[in-house]
Amino acid sequence: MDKRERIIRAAIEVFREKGIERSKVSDIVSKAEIAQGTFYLYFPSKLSVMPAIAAKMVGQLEEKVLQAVIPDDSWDEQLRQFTAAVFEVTGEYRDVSALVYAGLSSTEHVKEWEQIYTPLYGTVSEMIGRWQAGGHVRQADSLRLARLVVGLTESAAEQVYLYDSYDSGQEKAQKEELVEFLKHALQM
Amino acid sequence: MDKRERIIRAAIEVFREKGIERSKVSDIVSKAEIAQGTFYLYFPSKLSVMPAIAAKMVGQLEEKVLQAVIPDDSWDEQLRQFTAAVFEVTGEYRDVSALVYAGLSSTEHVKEWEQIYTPLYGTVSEMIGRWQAGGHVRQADSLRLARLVVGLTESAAEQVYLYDSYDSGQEKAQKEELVEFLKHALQM
Amino acid sequence: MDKRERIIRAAIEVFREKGIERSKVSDIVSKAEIAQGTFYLYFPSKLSVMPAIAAKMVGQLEEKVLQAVIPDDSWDEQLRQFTAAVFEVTGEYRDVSALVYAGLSSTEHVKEWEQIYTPLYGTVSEMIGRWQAGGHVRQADSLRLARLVVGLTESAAEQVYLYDSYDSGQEKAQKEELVEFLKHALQM
Amino acid sequence: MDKRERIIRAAIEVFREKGIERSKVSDIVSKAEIAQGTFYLYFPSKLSVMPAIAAKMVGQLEEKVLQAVIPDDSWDEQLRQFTAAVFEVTGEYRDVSALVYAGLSSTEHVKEWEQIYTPLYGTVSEMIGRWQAGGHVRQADSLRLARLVVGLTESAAEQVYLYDSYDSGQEKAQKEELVEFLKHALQM
DNA sequence: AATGAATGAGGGTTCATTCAT
DNA sequence: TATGAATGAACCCTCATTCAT
Repeated sequence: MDKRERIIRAAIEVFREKGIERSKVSDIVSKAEIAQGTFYLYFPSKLSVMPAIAAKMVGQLEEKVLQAVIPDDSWDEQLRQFTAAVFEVTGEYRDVSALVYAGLSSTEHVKEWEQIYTPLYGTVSEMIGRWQAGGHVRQADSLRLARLVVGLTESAAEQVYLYDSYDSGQEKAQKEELVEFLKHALQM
Repeated sequence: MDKRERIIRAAIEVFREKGIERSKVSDIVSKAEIAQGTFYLYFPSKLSVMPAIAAKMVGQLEEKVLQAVIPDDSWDEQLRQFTAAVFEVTGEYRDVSALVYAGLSSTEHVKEWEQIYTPLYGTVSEMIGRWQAGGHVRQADSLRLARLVVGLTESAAEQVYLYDSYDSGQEKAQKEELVEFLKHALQM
Repeated sequence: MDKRERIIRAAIEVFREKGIERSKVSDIVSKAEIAQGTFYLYFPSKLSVMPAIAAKMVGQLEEKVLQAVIPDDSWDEQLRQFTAAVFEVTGEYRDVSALVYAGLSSTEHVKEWEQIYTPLYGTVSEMIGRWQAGGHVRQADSLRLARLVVGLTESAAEQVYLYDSYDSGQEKAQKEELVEFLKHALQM
Repeated sequence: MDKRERIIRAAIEVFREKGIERSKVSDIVSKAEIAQGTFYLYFPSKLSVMPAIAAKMVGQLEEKVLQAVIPDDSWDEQLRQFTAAVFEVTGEYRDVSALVYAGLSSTEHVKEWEQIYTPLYGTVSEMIGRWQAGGHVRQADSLRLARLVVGLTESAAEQVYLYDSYDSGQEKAQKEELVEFLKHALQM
């Protein structure tokens, strides 16, 4: 496999295991099975892997959403599919995302964050556009709605995965509540 | 003033100025005007200030919400007051919150996060309960709604403050959109 | 009990448990059940307890020797009594003595070492003098002999207690060998 | 030269100059002309140089003894050669040895001590074996005798070098006394 | 491109000592 | 005499980065 990719995957694993401050480049390279110096052929510094990780995360989220949401299904079914997809990917990356964000913010890469999210917002915005065209969703700037929907759903997912006290029953209920919340928030 | 409090305040300022990784304990203590060693009489390590900061942030958020929301006003006015309060505090702490969250997650303090947020959720939950009692908000578990409302609002606020490209017009529009979104999401 | 004495005893215990570098004044005071500052009412610095410990050790050794050696017994019996006494006290302090010596040497207190040992050498020297008078021990400077005898015996004792591989059979054999060695070394 | 060796030599010099507690790793590396971090590529901690120093010391002692003692000379001449060798090396390392020993004992390396001394005991034991074969030394376990002889001689040497009050006349007398002591102790 | 030994600045933490009570 | 909170200098060790091979 391509070494750059190996580094990113290893970095994700290591950040997940140890958090950012405790993660060493040496951990990453040994997990990636490359030499210490090789890291610097692909990334100029430790923190510069962050944007790459973030992009990977959001990219995967977008991909998942595109796969999961079936345009021919009913719009509230699509809502369900969408939230399920976000929950799944957020669950997978739950512990890394804050680290990555913090990593970005501590290195003046913050502005890249918006740029990284832009395609996802676009995708969701289009989805909402279709629902509006179908007469299910009220007229409003679909990009603004997309941002609110994504933020809300991610936040709900994080809450579920953050707190130990959740059980799968809770998770299901929380998801249902979210779908209901979204349906009301969006519908005409 | 109580030394512990001095440390927390200084830490917030320093983290805000430099980010976590670049903040030295020596910066914190000099801003707090105490000796290097004194820090360790109150906190066992640099990162262990994090939960204290988080608690302070959320505490302030709750306080602001309680001040801002006037129960006798109309419910959508209250919604507006609520979002404005969250935007204000989030704006104030925008750059620290992700750091703090990341700091918490990297130090096995994650579980404290829920505990820190619990009182705020309680407050918002009661607020929603009043709205339900007034017949404005649909019947649903008010604690669940509170979590969604808080998550959504914080996320919206972060988005506004995160992206450089916002101007005050944008900010106003985004807030309006959020209130509208919330109104639909909650009403009967 | 007198606080100075409490400090010395606590210091011995702590040095024994942790070695000098890892022993903190705070360990000593908490073991002595006095306050941090009280230590400095009795000793000007951490290392200045060293000479006191050394004096205590050697004093105990001398006392033990005086108790154990019965002048009316046969001279080789006395030799046996003497070595047994040294083995006993050395065993008790085995791990501290080197520490104490090193502690002394790192603080320009080395010269006190000789002074601390002087009374013991005197005692042993007198003992040897009696044996010489009794015609059992060859004529030679009894102080020189005393030094050699004490050094040899302590060294033998340390070897026995230092090495894990010793068993009580070995210990007995080693003692016997030592007595034999001494008998030959001293006798006419 | 090999870096590990450079570190050991530098450490000896520094410990000698300052004692263990006052010796900084930074002193050692600057004397060794390597970088601070390089130290830790060869030794896991400051104290872990101790066993290496001890081994070097004892190794040199053994080498010196082998050089000095000429098997064809008379056995009491050999005794004299042996003690002279021990005095010389002990004199050279006089101020380090206690430090090293204390350093060893404070770091759970004590067991290495026996192992470090083993080859020297072997060498001396063989030497004594030859004397026994030549009919000069009484029959007794030669390894036990070796330990006693080494311990006695080192102790005598330390006493000579420890006490400021010695002059070269004293030293000579002390050595003579020791040889006499040993001759009696060993002979048939 | 790949290596990994070497670098050295940097900072978290410790702990002997002080001093106001 | 006794206390123990406060001090701050000191230092070990880490680890991102470099560079000769």
